[in-house]
Amino acid sequence: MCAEKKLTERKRENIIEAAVMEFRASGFSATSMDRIAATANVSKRTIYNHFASKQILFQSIAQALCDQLTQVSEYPYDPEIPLRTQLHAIAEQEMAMLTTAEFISTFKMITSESLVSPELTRATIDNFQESSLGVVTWIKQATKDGKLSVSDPIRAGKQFLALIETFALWPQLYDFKPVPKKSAQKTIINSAVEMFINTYGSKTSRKKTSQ
Amino acid sequence: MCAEKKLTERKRENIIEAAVMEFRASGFSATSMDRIAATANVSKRTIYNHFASKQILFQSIAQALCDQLTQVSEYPYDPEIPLRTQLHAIAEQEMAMLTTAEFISTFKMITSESLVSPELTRATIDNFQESSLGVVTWIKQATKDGKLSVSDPIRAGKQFLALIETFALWPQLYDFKPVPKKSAQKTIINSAVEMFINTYGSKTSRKKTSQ
DNA sequence: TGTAAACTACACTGCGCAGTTTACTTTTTG
DNA sequence: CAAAAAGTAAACTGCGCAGTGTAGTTTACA
Repeated sequence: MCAEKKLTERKRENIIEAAVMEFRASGFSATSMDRIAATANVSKRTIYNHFASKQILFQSIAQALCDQLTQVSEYPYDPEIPLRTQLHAIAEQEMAMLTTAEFISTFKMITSESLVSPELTRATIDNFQESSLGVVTWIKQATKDGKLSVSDPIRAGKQFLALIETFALWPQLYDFKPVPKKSAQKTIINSAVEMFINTYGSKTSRKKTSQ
Repeated sequence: MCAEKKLTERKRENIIEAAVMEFRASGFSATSMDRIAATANVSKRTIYNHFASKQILFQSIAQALCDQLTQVSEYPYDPEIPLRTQLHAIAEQEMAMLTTAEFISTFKMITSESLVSPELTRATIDNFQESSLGVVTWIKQATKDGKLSVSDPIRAGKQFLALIETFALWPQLYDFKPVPKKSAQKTIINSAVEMFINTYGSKTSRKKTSQ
Protein backbone atom coordinates (compact mmCIF):
# COMPACT_ATOMS: atom_id res chain seq x y z
CA MET A 1 0.00 0.00 0.00
CA CYS A 2 1.02 3.56 0.09
CA ALA A 3 2.57 4.77 3.27
CA GLU A 4 2.36 8.37 2.19
CA LYS A 5 2.87 8.27 -1.52
CA LYS A 6 3.84 5.78 -4.15
CA LEU A 7 7.55 5.18 -4.38
CA THR A 8 7.69 6.17 -8.04
CA GLU A 9 6.13 9.49 -7.22
CA ARG A 10 8.58 10.21 -4.44
CA LYS A 11 11.54 9.26 -6.59
CA ARG A 12 10.34 11.52 -9.35
CA GLU A 13 10.10 14.42 -6.96
CA ASN A 14 13.55 13.73 -5.61
CA ILE A 15 14.95 13.76 -9.10
CA ILE A 16 13.33 17.04 -9.99
CA GLU A 17 14.33 18.70 -6.76
CA ALA A 18 17.93 17.60 -7.16
CA ALA A 19 18.07 18.57 -10.81
CA VAL A 20 16.75 22.03 -10.03
CA MET A 21 19.46 22.50 -7.45
CA GLU A 22 22.23 21.28 -9.67
CA PHE A 23 21.15 23.03 -12.82
CA ARG A 24 20.70 26.28 -10.92
CA ALA A 25 24.13 25.95 -9.41
CA SER A 26 26.08 24.93 -12.48
CA GLY A 27 23.98 25.26 -15.60
CA PHE A 28 23.17 22.62 -18.15
CA SER A 29 26.45 21.38 -19.51
CA ALA A 30 28.42 21.49 -16.28
CA THR A 31 25.90 19.32 -14.48
CA SER A 32 26.22 15.55 -14.84
CA MET A 33 23.50 12.98 -14.58
CA ASP A 34 25.60 11.03 -12.10
CA ARG A 35 25.72 14.06 -9.89
CA ILE A 36 21.97 14.58 -10.05
CA ALA A 37 21.45 10.91 -9.25
CA ALA A 38 23.70 11.16 -6.23
CA THR A 39 22.02 14.31 -4.93
CA ALA A 40 18.60 12.77 -5.44
CA ASN A 41 19.52 9.51 -3.71
CA VAL A 42 18.37 7.67 -6.76
CA SER A 43 19.98 5.30 -9.20
CA LYS A 44 21.01 6.92 -12.44
CA ARG A 45 19.00 4.29 -14.23
CA THR A 46 15.88 5.53 -12.48
CA ILE A 47 16.37 9.02 -13.81
CA TYR A 48 16.36 7.60 -17.30
CA ASN A 49 13.18 5.70 -16.51
CA HIS A 50 11.51 9.04 -15.79
CA PHE A 51 13.22 11.31 -18.29
CA ALA A 52 14.49 10.04 -21.60
CA SER A 53 17.52 12.31 -21.73
CA LYS A 54 19.36 15.10 -19.98
CA GLN A 55 17.91 17.61 -22.42
CA ILE A 56 14.37 16.53 -21.71
CA LEU A 57 14.98 16.68 -17.99
CA PHE A 58 16.36 20.20 -18.32
CA GLN A 59 13.55 21.43 -20.51
CA SER A 60 10.85 20.02 -18.23
CA ILE A 61 12.39 21.76 -15.29
CA ALA A 62 13.00 25.03 -17.07
CA GLN A 63 9.42 25.12 -18.24
CA ALA A 64 8.00 24.28 -14.84
CA LEU A 65 10.14 26.83 -12.99
CA CYS A 66 9.34 29.49 -15.50
CA ASP A 67 5.60 28.92 -15.31
CA GLN A 68 5.80 29.08 -11.58
CA LEU A 69 7.66 32.40 -11.63
CA THR A 70 5.69 34.24 -14.27
CA GLN A 71 2.16 33.42 -13.32
CA VAL A 72 1.80 36.55 -11.21
CA SER A 73 1.69 39.66 -13.31
CA GLU A 74 -1.79 40.97 -14.02
CA TYR A 75 -2.27 44.57 -13.03
CA PRO A 76 -5.91 45.68 -13.09
CA TYR A 77 -6.39 49.40 -13.68
CA ASP A 78 -8.50 51.25 -11.15
CA PRO A 79 -9.68 54.76 -12.15
CA GLU A 80 -10.36 55.64 -8.51
CA ILE A 81 -6.79 55.28 -7.35
CA PRO A 82 -4.16 57.90 -8.26
CA LEU A 83 -1.82 56.93 -11.08
CA ARG A 84 1.29 57.27 -8.98
CA THR A 85 -0.07 54.93 -6.37
CA GLN A 86 -0.94 52.28 -8.90
CA LEU A 87 2.37 52.56 -10.70
CA HIS A 88 4.15 52.26 -7.41
CA ALA A 89 2.27 49.10 -6.65
CA ILE A 90 3.16 47.64 -10.02
CA ALA A 91 6.79 48.52 -9.63
CA GLU A 92 6.90 47.07 -6.16
CA GLN A 93 5.38 43.82 -7.30
CA GLU A 94 7.86 43.62 -10.16
CA MET A 95 10.71 44.43 -7.83
CA ALA A 96 9.57 41.81 -5.35
CA MET A 97 9.71 39.20 -8.08
CA LEU A 98 13.11 40.24 -9.39
CA THR A 99 14.74 40.23 -5.99
CA THR A 100 13.77 36.68 -5.10
CA ALA A 101 16.72 34.33 -4.85
CA GLU A 102 14.74 31.71 -6.78
CA PHE A 103 14.00 34.14 -9.57
CA ILE A 104 17.61 35.11 -9.96
CA SER A 105 18.98 31.60 -10.01
CA THR A 106 16.27 30.38 -12.32
CA PHE A 107 16.75 33.26 -14.69
CA LYS A 108 20.46 32.71 -14.67
CA MET A 109 20.04 29.04 -15.39
CA ILE A 110 17.79 29.65 -18.34
CA THR A 111 19.59 32.58 -19.89
CA SER A 112 23.02 31.07 -19.61
CA GLU A 113 21.78 28.16 -21.63
CA SER A 114 19.81 30.27 -24.07
CA LEU A 115 22.88 32.18 -25.11
CA VAL A 116 24.63 29.04 -26.24
CA SER A 117 21.82 26.85 -27.48
CA PRO A 118 18.64 28.80 -28.02
CA GLU A 119 16.65 25.77 -29.20
CA LEU A 120 16.83 24.34 -25.73
CA THR A 121 15.14 27.33 -24.18
CA ARG A 122 13.27 29.15 -26.93
CA ALA A 123 9.88 28.11 -25.58
CA THR A 124 10.77 29.11 -22.07
CA ILE A 125 12.17 32.46 -23.07
CA ASP A 126 9.11 33.26 -25.15
CA ASN A 127 7.07 32.56 -22.08
CA PHE A 128 9.12 35.05 -20.10
CA GLN A 129 8.59 37.74 -22.69
CA GLU A 130 4.84 37.47 -22.43
CA SER A 131 4.91 37.74 -18.69
CA SER A 132 6.04 41.35 -18.95
CA LEU A 133 2.91 42.27 -20.83
CA GLY A 134 0.98 42.92 -17.63
CA VAL A 135 2.08 46.54 -17.40
CA VAL A 136 1.17 47.10 -21.01
CA THR A 137 -2.50 46.36 -20.56
CA TRP A 138 -2.54 48.58 -17.50
CA ILE A 139 -1.02 51.39 -19.57
CA LYS A 140 -3.61 50.91 -22.27
CA GLN A 141 -6.44 51.17 -19.80
CA ALA A 142 -5.00 54.26 -18.15
CA THR A 143 -4.62 55.81 -21.57
CA LYS A 144 -8.20 55.02 -22.51
CA ASP A 145 -9.21 56.63 -19.21
CA GLY A 146 -7.42 59.80 -20.25
CA LYS A 147 -4.92 59.74 -17.42
CA LEU A 148 -1.98 58.84 -19.62
CA SER A 149 -1.09 59.93 -23.08
CA VAL A 150 0.81 57.07 -24.66
CA SER A 151 1.02 56.38 -28.36
CA ASP A 152 2.99 53.15 -28.10
CA PRO A 153 2.04 51.23 -24.95
CA ILE A 154 4.44 48.37 -25.56
CA ARG A 155 7.38 50.69 -25.86
CA ALA A 156 6.27 52.58 -22.76
CA GLY A 157 5.89 49.35 -20.82
CA LYS A 158 9.33 48.18 -21.76
CA GLN A 159 10.79 51.52 -20.81
CA PHE A 160 9.19 51.38 -17.41
CA LEU A 161 10.49 47.89 -16.74
CA ALA A 162 13.91 48.79 -18.08
CA LEU A 163 14.19 51.55 -15.49
CA ILE A 164 13.75 48.92 -12.81
CA GLU A 165 15.63 46.01 -14.31
CA THR A 166 18.76 48.01 -14.97
CA PHE A 167 19.20 48.22 -11.20
CA ALA A 168 17.48 45.10 -9.97
CA LEU A 169 18.18 42.41 -12.52
CA TRP A 170 21.16 42.86 -14.79
CA PRO A 171 23.69 43.72 -12.07
CA GLN A 172 22.68 40.62 -10.11
CA LEU A 173 22.96 38.49 -13.23
CA TYR A 174 26.27 39.61 -14.61
CA ASP A 175 28.00 41.10 -11.67
CA PHE A 176 26.88 38.91 -8.84
CA LYS A 177 25.92 42.15 -7.15
CA PRO A 178 23.64 41.69 -4.17
CA VAL A 179 20.00 42.61 -4.52
CA PRO A 180 19.51 46.32 -3.75
CA LYS A 181 18.57 47.16 -0.18
CA LYS A 182 14.99 48.07 0.62
CA SER A 183 15.88 51.76 0.77
CA ALA A 184 17.62 51.64 -2.58
CA GLN A 185 14.65 49.81 -4.02
CA LYS A 186 12.40 52.67 -2.94
CA THR A 187 14.61 55.19 -4.66
CA ILE A 188 14.70 53.16 -7.84
CA ILE A 189 10.95 52.79 -7.92
CA ASN A 190 10.29 56.44 -7.11
CA SER A 191 12.59 57.55 -9.83
CA ALA A 192 11.10 55.20 -12.40
CA VAL A 193 7.58 56.29 -11.57
CA GLU A 194 8.46 59.96 -11.77
CA MET A 195 10.21 59.54 -15.09
CA PHE A 196 7.29 57.66 -16.47
CA ILE A 197 4.65 60.10 -15.33
CA ASN A 198 6.71 63.12 -16.31
CA THR A 199 6.77 61.77 -19.80
CA TYR A 200 3.48 60.04 -20.28
CA GLY A 201 1.16 61.59 -17.69
CA SER A 202 -1.56 63.87 -19.00
CA LYS A 203 -0.84 67.51 -18.09
CA THR A 204 -2.80 67.30 -14.85
CA SER A 205 -0.90 64.37 -13.42
CA ARG A 206 2.59 65.73 -14.06
CA LYS A 207 4.24 67.53 -11.19
CA LYS A 208 7.26 67.55 -8.87
CA THR A 209 10.60 66.89 -10.52
CA SER A 210 11.83 65.05 -7.48
CA GLN A 211 14.78 62.83 -8.06
CA MET B 1 64.34 36.20 -43.57
CA CYS B 2 60.94 37.70 -43.34
CA ALA B 3 58.87 37.76 -46.49
CA GLU B 4 56.22 39.89 -44.82
CA LYS B 5 56.23 38.85 -41.21
CA LYS B 6 57.78 36.23 -39.10
CA LEU B 7 56.07 32.89 -39.26
CA THR B 8 55.48 32.77 -35.54
CA GLU B 9 53.69 36.08 -35.71
CA ARG B 10 51.46 34.98 -38.55
CA LYS B 11 50.59 31.75 -36.83
CA ARG B 12 49.72 33.57 -33.67
CA GLU B 13 47.37 35.85 -35.53
CA ASN B 14 45.76 32.91 -37.26
CA ILE B 15 45.14 31.27 -33.93
CA ILE B 16 43.59 34.35 -32.42
CA GLU B 17 41.43 35.01 -35.42
CA ALA B 18 40.17 31.45 -35.49
CA ALA B 19 39.60 31.35 -31.76
CA VAL B 20 37.59 34.54 -31.88
CA MET B 21 35.37 33.06 -34.57
CA GLU B 22 34.83 29.80 -32.80
CA PHE B 23 34.33 31.19 -29.31
CA ARG B 24 31.91 33.76 -30.65
CA ALA B 25 29.96 31.09 -32.46
CA SER B 26 29.82 28.46 -29.74
CA GLY B 27 31.07 29.84 -26.46
CA PHE B 28 33.86 28.53 -24.32
CA SER B 29 32.97 24.98 -23.41
CA ALA B 30 31.43 24.00 -26.73
CA THR B 31 34.54 24.99 -28.63
CA SER B 32 37.37 22.48 -28.88
CA MET B 33 41.03 23.17 -29.32
CA ASP B 34 41.13 20.74 -32.24
CA ARG B 35 38.48 22.78 -33.96
CA ILE B 36 40.33 26.02 -33.42
CA ALA B 37 43.50 24.41 -34.75
CA ALA B 38 41.71 23.24 -37.87
CA THR B 39 40.14 26.63 -38.51
CA ALA B 40 43.46 28.36 -37.98
CA ASN B 41 45.37 25.99 -40.25
CA VAL B 42 47.73 25.35 -37.43
CA SER B 43 48.84 22.31 -35.54
CA LYS B 44 47.20 21.91 -32.19
CA ARG B 45 50.63 21.74 -30.65
CA THR B 46 51.38 25.19 -31.99
CA ILE B 47 48.43 26.62 -30.16
CA TYR B 48 49.83 25.25 -26.94
CA ASN B 49 53.17 26.79 -27.77
CA HIS B 50 51.48 30.19 -27.84
CA PHE B 51 48.83 29.76 -25.14
CA ALA B 52 49.36 27.48 -22.20
CA SER B 53 45.74 26.39 -21.92
CA LYS B 54 42.28 26.83 -23.34
CA GLN B 55 41.34 29.09 -20.45
CA ILE B 56 44.27 31.37 -21.04
CA LEU B 57 43.51 31.55 -24.72
CA PHE B 58 39.92 32.48 -23.97
CA GLN B 59 40.79 35.09 -21.41
CA SER B 60 43.36 36.75 -23.63
CA ILE B 61 40.84 37.01 -26.40
CA ALA B 62 38.01 38.18 -24.21
CA GLN B 63 40.17 40.90 -22.77
CA ALA B 64 41.43 42.05 -26.15
CA LEU B 65 38.01 42.14 -27.74
CA CYS B 66 36.56 43.96 -24.82
CA ASP B 67 39.25 46.62 -24.82
CA GLN B 68 38.74 47.12 -28.50
CA LEU B 69 35.00 47.59 -28.11
CA THR B 70 34.91 49.83 -25.10
CA GLN B 71 37.66 52.28 -25.88
CA VAL B 72 35.27 54.72 -27.54
CA SER B 73 32.99 56.32 -25.03
CA GLU B 74 34.09 59.73 -23.91
CA TYR B 75 31.45 62.39 -24.34
CA PRO B 76 32.76 65.93 -23.89
CA TYR B 77 30.15 68.43 -22.73
CA ASP B 78 29.77 71.58 -24.83
CA PRO B 79 27.79 74.44 -23.27
CA GLU B 80 27.25 76.02 -26.68
CA ILE B 81 25.28 73.12 -28.12
CA PRO B 82 21.68 72.47 -27.02
CA LEU B 83 21.25 69.63 -24.55
CA ARG B 84 18.94 67.65 -26.79
CA THR B 85 21.44 67.71 -29.61
CA GLN B 86 24.25 66.49 -27.42
CA LEU B 87 22.15 63.79 -25.84
CA HIS B 88 21.08 62.65 -29.27
CA ALA B 89 24.67 62.38 -30.33
CA ILE B 90 25.53 60.34 -27.28
CA ALA B 91 22.60 58.04 -27.79
CA GLU B 92 23.44 57.58 -31.42
CA GLN B 93 27.00 56.68 -30.65
CA GLU B 94 25.89 54.22 -28.04
CA MET B 95 23.35 52.76 -30.42
CA ALA B 96 25.93 52.47 -33.15
CA MET B 97 28.10 50.43 -30.84
CA LEU B 98 25.32 48.17 -29.64
CA THR B 99 24.09 47.34 -33.11
CA THR B 100 27.42 46.16 -34.43
CA ALA B 101 27.50 42.46 -35.23
CA GLU B 102 30.90 42.22 -33.55
CA PHE B 103 29.62 43.84 -30.41
CA ILE B 104 26.70 41.48 -30.13
CA SER B 105 28.66 38.32 -30.68
CA THR B 106 31.43 39.43 -28.38
CA PHE B 107 29.03 40.40 -25.66
CA LYS B 108 27.22 37.12 -26.04
CA MET B 109 30.45 35.19 -25.83
CA ILE B 110 31.54 36.90 -22.67
CA THR B 111 28.25 36.97 -20.84
CA SER B 112 27.37 33.38 -21.58
CA GLU B 113 30.57 32.37 -19.93
CA SER B 114 30.27 34.83 -17.09
CA LEU B 115 26.95 33.38 -15.99
CA VAL B 116 28.44 29.95 -15.49
CA SER B 117 31.97 30.68 -14.37
CA PRO B 118 32.40 34.28 -13.31
CA GLU B 119 36.08 33.89 -12.45
CA LEU B 120 36.87 33.42 -16.10
CA THR B 121 35.41 36.77 -17.05
CA ARG B 122 35.26 38.91 -13.95
CA ALA B 123 38.03 41.21 -15.16
CA THR B 124 36.44 41.61 -18.54
CA ILE B 125 33.00 42.32 -17.19
CA ASP B 126 34.36 44.92 -14.79
CA ASN B 127 35.93 46.58 -17.75
CA PHE B 128 32.59 46.72 -19.51
CA GLN B 129 30.96 48.37 -16.53
CA GLU B 130 33.41 51.22 -16.55
CA SER B 131 32.89 51.84 -20.21
CA SER B 132 29.37 53.05 -19.52
CA LEU B 133 30.70 55.81 -17.31
CA GLY B 134 31.11 58.15 -20.26
CA VAL B 135 27.57 59.48 -20.03
CA VAL B 136 27.93 60.01 -16.34
CA THR B 137 30.71 62.56 -16.64
CA TRP B 138 28.75 64.35 -19.35
CA ILE B 139 25.76 64.50 -17.01
CA LYS B 140 27.90 65.88 -14.22
CA GLN B 141 29.23 68.63 -16.45
CA ALA B 142 25.78 69.56 -17.73
CA THR B 143 24.57 69.69 -14.15
CA LYS B 144 27.43 71.94 -13.10
CA ASP B 145 26.52 74.17 -16.05
CA GLY B 146 22.99 74.45 -14.68
CA LYS B 147 21.35 72.84 -17.68
CA LEU B 148 20.44 69.67 -15.85
CA SER B 149 19.29 69.13 -12.32
CA VAL B 150 20.52 65.71 -11.31
CA SER B 151 21.20 64.60 -7.78
CA ASP B 152 22.55 61.16 -8.62
CA PRO B 153 24.42 61.19 -11.93
CA ILE B 154 25.28 57.52 -11.91
CA ARG B 155 21.68 56.54 -11.50
CA ALA B 156 20.63 58.97 -14.19
CA GLY B 157 23.26 57.64 -16.55
CA LYS B 158 22.19 54.07 -16.02
CA GLN B 159 18.61 55.03 -16.60
CA PHE B 160 19.43 56.70 -19.86
CA LEU B 161 21.37 53.71 -21.11
CA ALA B 162 18.67 51.33 -19.91
CA LEU B 163 16.14 53.11 -22.09
CA ILE B 164 18.28 52.28 -25.08
CA GLU B 165 19.57 48.86 -24.15
CA THR B 166 16.14 47.47 -23.43
CA PHE B 167 15.43 47.78 -27.15
CA ALA B 168 18.86 47.48 -28.68
CA LEU B 169 20.74 44.96 -26.60
CA TRP B 170 18.74 42.54 -24.50
CA PRO B 171 16.34 41.43 -27.26
CA GLN B 172 19.27 40.68 -29.54
CA LEU B 173 21.03 38.76 -26.82
CA TYR B 174 18.24 36.61 -25.50
CA ASP B 175 15.79 36.50 -28.31
CA PHE B 176 17.99 36.51 -31.36
CA LYS B 177 15.88 39.44 -32.47
CA PRO B 178 17.41 41.40 -35.33
CA VAL B 179 18.91 44.78 -34.58
CA PRO B 180 16.22 47.49 -34.78
CA LYS B 181 15.88 49.24 -38.13
CA LYS B 182 17.26 52.73 -38.55
CA SER B 183 13.78 54.24 -38.23
CA ALA B 184 13.07 52.29 -35.05
CA GLN B 185 16.44 53.37 -33.69
CA LYS B 186 15.46 56.99 -34.19
CA THR B 187 12.23 56.48 -32.29
CA ILE B 188 14.01 54.75 -29.44
CA ILE B 189 16.57 57.50 -29.16
CA ASN B 190 14.03 60.30 -29.39
CA SER B 191 11.94 58.75 -26.70
CA ALA B 192 14.90 58.16 -24.41
CA VAL B 193 16.12 61.72 -24.82
CA GLU B 194 12.68 63.18 -24.15
CA MET B 195 12.18 61.06 -21.07
CA PHE B 196 15.55 62.06 -19.77
CA ILE B 197 15.12 65.77 -20.36
CA ASN B 198 11.55 65.78 -19.11
CA THR B 199 12.84 64.41 -15.87
CA TYR B 200 16.24 65.96 -15.40
CA GLY B 201 16.21 69.08 -17.56
CA SER B 202 16.15 72.42 -15.79
CA LYS B 203 12.80 74.15 -16.20
CA THR B 204 13.91 76.01 -19.31
CA SER B 205 14.99 72.98 -21.27
CA ARG B 206 11.85 70.95 -20.70
CA LYS B 207 9.20 71.13 -23.41
CA LYS B 208 7.19 69.08 -25.89
CA THR B 209 5.81 65.81 -24.57
CA SER B 210 6.35 64.12 -27.89
CA GLN B 211 6.29 60.37 -27.79
C1' DT C 1 1.64 -14.66 -1.15
C1' DG C 2 2.99 -14.44 -5.79
C1' DT C 3 3.89 -11.65 -9.71
C1' DA C 4 4.71 -7.49 -12.19
C1' DA C 5 6.61 -3.15 -12.03
C1' DA C 6 9.87 -0.13 -10.31
C1' DC C 7 14.38 0.65 -8.14
C1' DT C 8 19.44 -0.38 -7.48
C1' DA C 9 24.36 -1.14 -8.07
C1' DC C 10 27.64 -1.47 -11.22
C1' DA C 11 29.97 -2.61 -15.06
C1' DC C 12 30.36 -1.23 -19.68
C1' DT C 13 30.21 1.20 -24.48
C1' DG C 14 31.33 4.98 -26.96
C1' DC C 15 32.53 9.46 -27.52
C1' DG C 16 34.77 13.92 -27.26
C1' DC C 17 38.08 16.54 -25.56
C1' DA C 18 42.37 18.83 -23.06
C1' DG C 19 46.80 18.30 -23.16
C1' DT C 20 51.34 15.50 -24.30
C1' DT C 21 54.69 12.85 -26.78
C1' DT C 22 57.29 11.64 -30.71
C1' DA C 23 59.57 11.60 -34.87
C1' DC C 24 59.97 14.60 -38.58
C1' DT C 25 59.93 19.01 -41.56
C1' DT C 26 60.22 23.92 -42.32
C1' DT C 27 61.78 28.51 -41.21
C1' DT C 28 64.91 31.66 -39.24
C1' DT C 29 69.22 33.41 -38.44
C1' DG C 30 74.31 33.78 -37.42
C1' DC D 1 75.08 26.23 -44.97
C1' DA D 2 74.44 24.59 -40.38
C1' DA D 3 72.39 24.89 -36.01
C1' DA D 4 68.56 26.57 -33.42
C1' DA D 5 63.83 27.69 -33.21
C1' DA D 6 59.32 26.90 -34.54
C1' DG D 7 55.90 24.24 -36.83
C1' DT D 8 53.47 19.63 -38.10
C1' DA D 9 50.90 15.26 -38.14
C1' DA D 10 49.30 11.69 -35.74
C1' DA D 11 49.08 8.72 -32.23
C1' DC D 12 48.32 8.49 -27.37
C1' DT D 13 46.93 9.30 -22.23
C1' DG D 14 43.56 10.18 -19.18
C1' DC D 15 39.34 11.76 -17.97
C1' DG D 16 34.45 12.71 -17.62
C1' DC D 17 30.25 11.95 -19.13
C1' DA D 18 25.63 10.37 -21.61
C1' DG D 19 23.35 6.58 -22.02
C1' DT D 20 22.68 1.14 -21.81
C1' DG D 21 22.65 -3.68 -20.19
C1' DT D 22 22.28 -6.88 -16.56
C1' DA D 23 21.33 -9.38 -12.63
C1' DG D 24 19.41 -8.94 -8.46
C1' DT D 25 16.40 -6.52 -4.80
C1' DT D 26 12.38 -3.91 -3.19
C1' DT D 27 7.67 -2.27 -3.50
C1' DA D 28 2.91 -2.37 -5.04
C1' DC D 29 -1.14 -4.75 -5.32
C1' DA D 30 -4.52 -8.35 -6.53
